[in-house]
Amino acid sequence: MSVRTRFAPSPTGYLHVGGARTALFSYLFARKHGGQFILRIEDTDLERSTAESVNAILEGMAWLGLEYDEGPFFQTHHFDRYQAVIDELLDKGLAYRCNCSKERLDRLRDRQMAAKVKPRYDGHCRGQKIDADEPHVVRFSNPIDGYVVVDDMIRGRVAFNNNELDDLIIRRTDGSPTYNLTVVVDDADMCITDVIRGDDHLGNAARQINILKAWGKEPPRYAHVPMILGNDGTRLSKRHGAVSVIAYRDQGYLPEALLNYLVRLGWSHGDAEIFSLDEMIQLFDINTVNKSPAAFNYDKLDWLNQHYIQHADPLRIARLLSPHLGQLEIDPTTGPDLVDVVTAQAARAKTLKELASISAFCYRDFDYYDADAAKQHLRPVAREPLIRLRTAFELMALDDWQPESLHHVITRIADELGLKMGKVAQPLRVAIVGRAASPGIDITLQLVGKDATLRRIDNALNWIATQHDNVNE
RNA sequence: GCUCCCUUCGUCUAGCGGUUAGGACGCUGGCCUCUCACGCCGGUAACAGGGGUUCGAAUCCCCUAGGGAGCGCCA
Repeated sequence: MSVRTRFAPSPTGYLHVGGARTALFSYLFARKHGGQFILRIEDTDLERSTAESVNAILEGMAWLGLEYDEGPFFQTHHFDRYQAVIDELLDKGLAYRCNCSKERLDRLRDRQMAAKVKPRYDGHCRGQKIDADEPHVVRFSNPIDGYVVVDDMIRGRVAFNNNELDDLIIRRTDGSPTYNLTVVVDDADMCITDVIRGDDHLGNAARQINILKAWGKEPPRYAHVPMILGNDGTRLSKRHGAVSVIAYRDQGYLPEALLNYLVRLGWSHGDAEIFSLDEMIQLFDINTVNKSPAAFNYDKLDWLNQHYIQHADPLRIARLLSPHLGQLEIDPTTGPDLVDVVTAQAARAKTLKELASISAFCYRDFDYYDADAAKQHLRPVAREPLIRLRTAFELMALDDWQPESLHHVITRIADELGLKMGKVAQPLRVAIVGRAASPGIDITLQLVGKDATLRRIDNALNWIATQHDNVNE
């Protein structure tokens, strides 16, 4: 039977990084084994499920490039099927009706807690004849002795004593089916061979195996992956920063960087750090995923993102960068070709957002000088070189406004003044960029263009004048 | 409280009875250099603790400690 995996999120929020990782693992496993990857939306909680969440999940999957072969399927479309299975279990005596009151259940629970035993349903209604017309829930008759073994691809063999598991509700009073039932039915109906999910479901695997066996179905293989922790070692949550994958996109992360980061959380292949999606498919092995939870580390994600920004096709980065410039109210058509900007700046930014920020000077005059840079480089001694540069630049033909000739002009003036390159280039850089950091000065000048260069040199000279005229320096 | 799971540098990890405990991020020293960044070279830093088993234990067993998950008419 060919491999079939699924990602089954509940649409009660965005796609978070933990979910994205289990989706990635499921995707890789299916692709590696020539199988199918299925997306199933578990929307049986009518109260909390929203269409917005469904869209957010779909958007996240699409952005990451985790293409599914089937779906999205919605569990709310399968209610008839669930009811039929519940009725079947009822008919075969594998499930029973229960009309225990909330009060009785609460009392039972309190008594069990007081007696220091695990709270669980006591099977009170087993074997009782409860009329289908009176309010009731349906419970699965869990085996009362023996044990269930979850033969997990990550955790190994984990045994649960059946007396730890109780008779779980599979149909609510309102007639709706519950999670463990719907999962079991869909996994069986969709011929899912391998269930890869968060390890908070390990206990559910035991329950689901029991239902599956009672129903006469072969349980799938399981792999329960450890959760992702925040940088402080506690469960990853909103207070740790972005948890929604779309938030990563909006902050300027590349999907391949996030994916690469996520696959290395709990898994490794020798000393390799960089994996393309194809390499992941080829090398990923669910059996070698670590059992222990991993902490999310933004520094490493940043490093990977910078790596990918630097090595990706500049044309693609340019397209992805455009909206980030838009965020800064910059229209990229008003300045140099974005591809040239990307080529010059790619190694200098950890995110597209940062790339946009450090490239804004190519498109518009900055509002103020970096204080330290101006203090160090825009001093009266810079007047002479700046004036000479301005004069030389003004004489240049537009066709000559190229890195090579610009470089010659700067070195010539440095020579004439008997100054080191840095004494000329740095004041110029601060004058036209506003900061002491930018690509090579010749490239920087080319990107900024002749008009803006002359204008900003004038501005810088004025600035020096206003700062220092009153001071006898 | 009960059940289950986890524990190697700050972080992600390699290791699967004999290693100077390796790599990566971060931090840091240097080189390159017109700045920043990239790149390159070097450094810092770990087997949670205690018992066993063994000639020998990060590796196997037990206990303790710490952490996590589950115990819903949520998924």
